[in-house]
Amino acid sequence: MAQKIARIQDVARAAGVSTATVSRALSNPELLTEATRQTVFAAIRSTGYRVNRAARNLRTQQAGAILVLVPNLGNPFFSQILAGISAAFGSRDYSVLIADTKDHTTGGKHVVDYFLDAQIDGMICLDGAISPEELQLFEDNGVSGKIVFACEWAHDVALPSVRSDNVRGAQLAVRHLYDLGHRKIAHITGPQENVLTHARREGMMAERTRLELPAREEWIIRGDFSLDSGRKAGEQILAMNDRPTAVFCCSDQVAFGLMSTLTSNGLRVPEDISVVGFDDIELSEFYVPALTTVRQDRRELGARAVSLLLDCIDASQSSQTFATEPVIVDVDLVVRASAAAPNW
Amino acid sequence: MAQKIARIQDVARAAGVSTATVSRALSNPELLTEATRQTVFAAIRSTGYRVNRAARNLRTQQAGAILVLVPNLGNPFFSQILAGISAAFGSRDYSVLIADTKDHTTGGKHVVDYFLDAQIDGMICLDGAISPEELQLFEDNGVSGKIVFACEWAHDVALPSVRSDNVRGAQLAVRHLYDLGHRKIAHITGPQENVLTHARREGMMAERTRLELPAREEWIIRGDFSLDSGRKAGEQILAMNDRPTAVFCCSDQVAFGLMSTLTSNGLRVPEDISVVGFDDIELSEFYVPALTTVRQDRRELGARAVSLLLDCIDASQSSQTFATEPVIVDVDLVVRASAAAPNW
DNA sequence: GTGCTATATGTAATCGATTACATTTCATCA
DNA sequence: TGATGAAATGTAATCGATTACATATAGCAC
Repeated sequence: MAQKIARIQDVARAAGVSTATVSRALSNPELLTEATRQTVFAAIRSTGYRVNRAARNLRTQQAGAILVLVPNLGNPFFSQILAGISAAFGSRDYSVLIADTKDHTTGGKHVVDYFLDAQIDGMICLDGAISPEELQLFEDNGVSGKIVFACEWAHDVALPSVRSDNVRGAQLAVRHLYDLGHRKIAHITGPQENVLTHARREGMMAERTRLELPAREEWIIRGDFSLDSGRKAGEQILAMNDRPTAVFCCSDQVAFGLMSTLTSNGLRVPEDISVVGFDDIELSEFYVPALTTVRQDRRELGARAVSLLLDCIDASQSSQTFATEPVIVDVDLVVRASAAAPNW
Repeated sequence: MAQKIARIQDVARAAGVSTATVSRALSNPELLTEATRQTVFAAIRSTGYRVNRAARNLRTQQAGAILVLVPNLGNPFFSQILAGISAAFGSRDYSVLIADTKDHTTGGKHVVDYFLDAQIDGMICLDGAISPEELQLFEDNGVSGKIVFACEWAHDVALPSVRSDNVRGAQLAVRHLYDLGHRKIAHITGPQENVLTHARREGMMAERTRLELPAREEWIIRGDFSLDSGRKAGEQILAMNDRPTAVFCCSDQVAFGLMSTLTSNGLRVPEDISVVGFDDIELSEFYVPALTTVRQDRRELGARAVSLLLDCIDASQSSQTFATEPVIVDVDLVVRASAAAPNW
C-alpha cells in the first residue's frame, strides 16, 4: 500500500517547529541552531519526507529541468553526447528532458512550448537546423538567453555555443592523408545548410589549397552524415573516371556507409582507397578496417555545454547579458587502419 | 524583453468570465456554450496564455512526465529504443525524462526519488539489473504499479514488461546456421545475471540439442553485450584447438567486436567462420561483411511499452490490479553476408 | 405563472512549499 | 537592571490552476 506521503507540515509537527523552519533546514541550514537543525533532520528522516517539486517549482517560478533537443536519437554520436550531458548534470538538482526535433516539427508542438509551459529552465540544442521562425519565437518570448548550442550551432545567430574545432579537425585529416602520400583527396560533406558541413568543408578545402593539391569539382560529394549517404557517395566514386585515392568523410557513419559500398564492389580499404572519418564513435575502433578518424571529445562537449547553460541561466536571472563567444573544444586525429599510403 | 506571462486570471478577465470557465474550456470544452467557448479561446489566443505546468501538477497531484531508465545511453540499441519511446509519446501530454542507471547508482540518488519527489507519473525501465533493494523501495513506496520493463525485465518479479521473443530469436539464428551446414556452433553470451543472456542462451542450447549438434563447454563464451567483450571472445576462439565454424552472438555489438578481432588475425568472415548477431542495429547493414542478425522491432517495442505504461498508470489511479503477462514482440532473422556455408 | 430539471457559470478552498515580515529569544553592555 | 541589536523562529500571503459546491439561467410541463 502507498502510505500517505509526508508534507512539510507533517515534518514541522513532528519536529515541533514551523514549516518555515523546515524549509530553511533544507535550503539555508546555516540559519538554524545546531539543535533545531538536528531535530528537523531527524523529523525528516522519520517521516520519510520528500519535497514536492511541483509545489516548489510553482512557488519559486522554476522548473528544475532542462531540455536537450536532439536531431536524431538513433544516431550514436548524438546519444553519446547526450550521455555526456546527462553525466555532467550528475548530482545537480536538474532533470534532463529530451526531445527529438523530428517529432516536434511534425507534431505541431513547438519547442518554445516547453519554456512557455514553465516546464524547463533552459535548453541545450544539438541541432543547428532550427528554423528562423522558431528562433524568432524564442526571441519574442524572451527565452533566448536560456539556450546554448552544442556541437552544432545556429548560423548567423549570436547564441552561446560549445563546439569542436571543426576546421582544425578537417585540416588534421587532410594533412594526415597528405603525409601518407595522397594527393587526390575527395570529401563527402554533410547536408548543404548545415554549419558543420560548412566548417569541415572549408577546413578541408583550405588545407588542400595550402598543400597545393589538385581540386576537382566532383571530389566534393554532397552527403548528410548518414550511413546511407555514405553508401550513395561510394557509388558516385566508383563511377568516376579520375578516382580520388583517399576520401575524408564528414562523419564516421558516412565513412562506414562508404567503406561498405567500396568493399562490396571489390575495392579494398586502405589498399585501394583510404578513408578518414569524423567523430570517433565507439564503433570506429571495431570496424573492419578500424577507422582512422577525427576524435570529438564528447564528454568534454557535454560538460562544457552544461556549465555554459548553467551560467546562462544564472545570468538571465540577474538579467545580465551573457558573452556569446563560442567555446571551442580541441580535436585529435586517431590513426587506425583505414588510411594508408596510396597504392600507385 | 520577456513580457509578463499571462495567467488564467488574465484570460478570465479578458474574456469576462471566471477562472473556472477558462479552466473548463481547456479540460472539458463540451461543458461550455459554443459562444463562451469561442470567447474564451479568443482570449487565450490574444493573451498568449499557457497553462503553468507546476501549478496544474500541484493541484492535480500528477507530474506530467515519465522517466526512461537506460543502462547505457551510448549504446545505439538503447538509444534507438529510446527514440521509439519518445516517438510513441508523440503528441501525448507527457514529457520524457531520461536517466542513465550508471549515474544514479553512483550518485547516491535512487530512481525511486523521482517518484517520491512527485516528478514522474511512471517509468519505463530498460535495465533488468535493478537491485532487489531498489525493487523493495518501489514496493514499499507503492510505486511498483507504475513501472514497466521494456526489452529487459527483472528476474523473479511480476512487473509488466514488453520484450522480444528472445528464445525464438536464438532458435532462428541457430537454425539458420544449421541450414547453411554448420554443426559446430559457439555462442557469446551477455553478462551472467542478465535475463536476456539467459533467454538467448537457453534458446540457443535447446535448438542445438534438438538438432543434435555437438556441444562443447568452451563454445559458450561469456561476454557482456559490449564491443570489447566481442573482441575478447574472438581472442578465446582463436586460441581454441577445436574451433567452431559459426558463432551466434548475443548482440550486434559483440558480433562487431568479434569480427574485428577475427579479421585482424587473418580469419575471413564468413569464409572461415560465420557470425550471427542479435538486435539489427542500423549499422549492421553497413558492416563489412553486412551482418546476418536477429531483428528486434524497436519501434514496436517502444510503442508497446508506452501504451502498457499508460494502461498501468490508469489502473493504478483507479487502484485496480493490472495483468502482468509479458507482452512478446516477434523477431525476424535478417539474412545478410556474415554467415555462409562452412568451408570444409 | 409556478415548479421542476438540466445546463451553464461563478465562488472560493485547495494542492505544498517558500519567504517577506513579524515576533521572540538571547547575549552584551552601559 | 534594562536597553539594544542580532540571531532564531513563527505567521501568513503567495505562486497558478483545478474543482466541489453554490448559484444563476433556460427550457419545459402543467
